Amino acid sequence: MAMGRPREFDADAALDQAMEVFWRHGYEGATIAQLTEAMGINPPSLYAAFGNKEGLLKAALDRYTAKRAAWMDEVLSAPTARDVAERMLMGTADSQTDPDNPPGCLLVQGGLACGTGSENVPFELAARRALTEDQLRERFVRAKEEGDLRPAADAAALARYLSAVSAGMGVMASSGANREALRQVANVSVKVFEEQSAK
Amino acid sequence: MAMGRPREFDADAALDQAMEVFWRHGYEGATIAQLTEAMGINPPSLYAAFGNKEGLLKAALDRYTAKRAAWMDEVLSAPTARDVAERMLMGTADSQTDPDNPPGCLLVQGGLACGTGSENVPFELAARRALTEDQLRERFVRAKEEGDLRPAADAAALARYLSAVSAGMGVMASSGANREALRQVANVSVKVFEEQSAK
DNA sequence: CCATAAATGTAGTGTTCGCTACAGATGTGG
DNA sequence: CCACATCTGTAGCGAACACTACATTTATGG
Repeated sequence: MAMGRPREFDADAALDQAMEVFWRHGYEGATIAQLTEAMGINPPSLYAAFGNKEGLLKAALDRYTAKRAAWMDEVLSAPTARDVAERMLMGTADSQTDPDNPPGCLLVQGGLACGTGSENVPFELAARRALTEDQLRERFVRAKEEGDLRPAADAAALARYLSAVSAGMGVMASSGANREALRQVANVSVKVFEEQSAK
Repeated sequence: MAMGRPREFDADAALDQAMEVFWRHGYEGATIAQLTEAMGINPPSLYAAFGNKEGLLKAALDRYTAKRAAWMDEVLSAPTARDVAERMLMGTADSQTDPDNPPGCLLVQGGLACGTGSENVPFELAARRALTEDQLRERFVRAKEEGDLRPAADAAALARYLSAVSAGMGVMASSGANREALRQVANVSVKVFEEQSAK
């Protein structure tokens, strides 16, 4: 059977542009007009490819997390829990103040509270934040097994703590905190892991 | 001269209702229709009293911080820096999961990234978060003078750290984290201050 | 008791929102 | 080369948005 006219735009390149608009303005603050202009396409192409505005957000979130996956592997491969925390928070400080991206974290400022009809946008972001927290928890469980973290350490609590600190850094970065300020927070936060290490 | 017809609604009670709508839906997610219904007034009364939507937000933020002032005094009056941190974070965990309020913190989920035309809403929230951080920093400077924190401690960094953790807890709470989870984070976070205390 | 001043309720305003109908263009399968 | 399936651009849909004109009501000052 016939296959139809092929798409003229690069979906991944368009998603990168959409991601940046959502990142800078949040889900509700981003308009279809801004998104289509940034993506270089017209509304019908957007809706044909992604369904609707929320579908576009999900696709952009997928791409956001996919791009971070390699970095996250790097983080988790650090030899000790303390080094995992340091890589995680220092990397977060740097990426959230990277001039090539909007400041902060898309998974935080994308939309913590939304209006009627967009209720699952916050859930969508939260679910993806939770994935990182899960990875950290599993890594800290392993650190206990390896005798790196002391037996009394609470892997889940430490993962939650790291997740909270990086989210908090995202809040600060979104309102203009510079890299030095975020690194200060990262340095202070890491100290917790020195106390939790087996001596 | 004549004084005009007096206002029929209680501005503070109306602000409490508006605050909750902004808290739950964010600045952009909250509609004038929702706000006026919650406040029990009609649009002209809202605009006569507060100017516009952003003016209403500012008034609601003023009331939000005013309500927290007494609690903040309580926090700052703790005898040591460690106790300040503990009261601050435990209180934050409790208030952000208080069933009488929407979950999380208005100063975080009110609007980290907004659309064109509302650019100063994030600044407005950030400025008020910074006030708390300033209070904490001054308190930690005092703690150093009192010999409670060791001389090498960085008061500004510790204040920023606490500010980041509480913002991060707000992010978690906004997506449904329960009180126990937040208290776990608070407990872990406080450990930093034990290391920073003069022995 | 009258003139003035301000708040109220009704009923809208113009604009922008997310989204789509439709016609034409561009490819594939037979 | 034709039938078909899908994408593209133009143009615009109904709905919801923040906000307001206006007549009315309710107070105060003289």
